[in-house]
Amino acid sequence: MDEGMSGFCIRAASVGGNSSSTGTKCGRWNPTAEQVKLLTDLFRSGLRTPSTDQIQKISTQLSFYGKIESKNVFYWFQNHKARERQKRRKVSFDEKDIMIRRDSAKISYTQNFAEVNHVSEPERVIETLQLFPLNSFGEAESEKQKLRVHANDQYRGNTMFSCTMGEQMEHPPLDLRLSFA
Amino acid sequence: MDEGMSGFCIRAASVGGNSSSTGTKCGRWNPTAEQVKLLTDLFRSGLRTPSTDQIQKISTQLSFYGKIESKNVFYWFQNHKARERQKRRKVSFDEKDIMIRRDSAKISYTQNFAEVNHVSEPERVIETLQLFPLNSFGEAESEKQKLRVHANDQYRGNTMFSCTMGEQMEHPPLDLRLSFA
DNA sequence: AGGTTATGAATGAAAG
DNA sequence: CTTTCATTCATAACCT
Repeated sequence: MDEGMSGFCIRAASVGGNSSSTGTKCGRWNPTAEQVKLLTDLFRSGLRTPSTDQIQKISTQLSFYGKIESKNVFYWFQNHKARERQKRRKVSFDEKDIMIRRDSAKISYTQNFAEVNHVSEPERVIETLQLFPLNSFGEAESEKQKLRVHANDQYRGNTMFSCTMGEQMEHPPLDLRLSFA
Repeated sequence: MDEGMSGFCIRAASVGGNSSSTGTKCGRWNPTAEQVKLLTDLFRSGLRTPSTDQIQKISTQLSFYGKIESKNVFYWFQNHKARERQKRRKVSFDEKDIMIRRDSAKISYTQNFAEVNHVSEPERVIETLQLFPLNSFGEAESEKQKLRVHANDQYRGNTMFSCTMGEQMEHPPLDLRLSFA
């Protein structure tokens, strides 16, 4: 019934007067060239997952160039690292694919040429890339129910949470009654 | 899934057919709006670490709205809890940053101010749980153990990253020295 | 303008 | 519990 909105955003308003660099419209962080350069340099220096303290310091420094929050720094590294990895993975995938097609008899998936990463960065962090197992495919049903949720139920009290969905009562209310000794 | 940081988005999911936006074939759980609402309500009510029994009940209830497994519920609470905390942490950092920024005219963020770490006590939200009939929330116990000081913030390593901007040196170089005991 | 790309943000899943 | 990884969503910036 309320399918109308596919995705809307609420912004923390009062962002007027931003103009960090080129008169951005607020909404989401848009790094300046200087900020990107600094972040990239740090990344190239080997920084991958800065600690909270480091994020804080970086954020503080970058705030000199424009509005920025520590979460932006956090996300930036997260994304940059992930995307580099992703890129590399794709490349190696292609190469392996080709190789497999080449000699489709021996199947020696050695990626001795793994350093063929022309990923626009002579970085120095070794990212071990994995070979994908070719034997376990139809595994969709197995449902590896590990669920180590019962890590610490000890005194798990007799709490009762209940919750209803308000308007649309198309189902019984959710009652979570726990039995107690 | 609300409380965006600077701008958050709410994605509406289909009530009847799930398959929100991109993929019905996705390998990972994609909660519907109703499922999220229920989970959020429970969270808001103070539920943090549901027991196995609770997880089971919640999962069963939520399955009314779409495919779901127990582990999804488990993970949801784990993630939601962790991220609320993480977010709070980052925000407080930013606020601190702003305060410092205001106070100092020239600002030379040496890593000294990192010691200003009595960031109040942002944790622990619920105290309104008491309006529930029973007071021995399994969670209340867990919360108590959280009173311990965040002693494990970052002992990641004593690496030192530094970076300068090259041409325009209008700011102190960025030195990220981690405090070593 | 409308499609495409780059990337900020979010989050499910899992590892540690 | 904390931290990291992967995948996806959303949108500013960029084409054509």
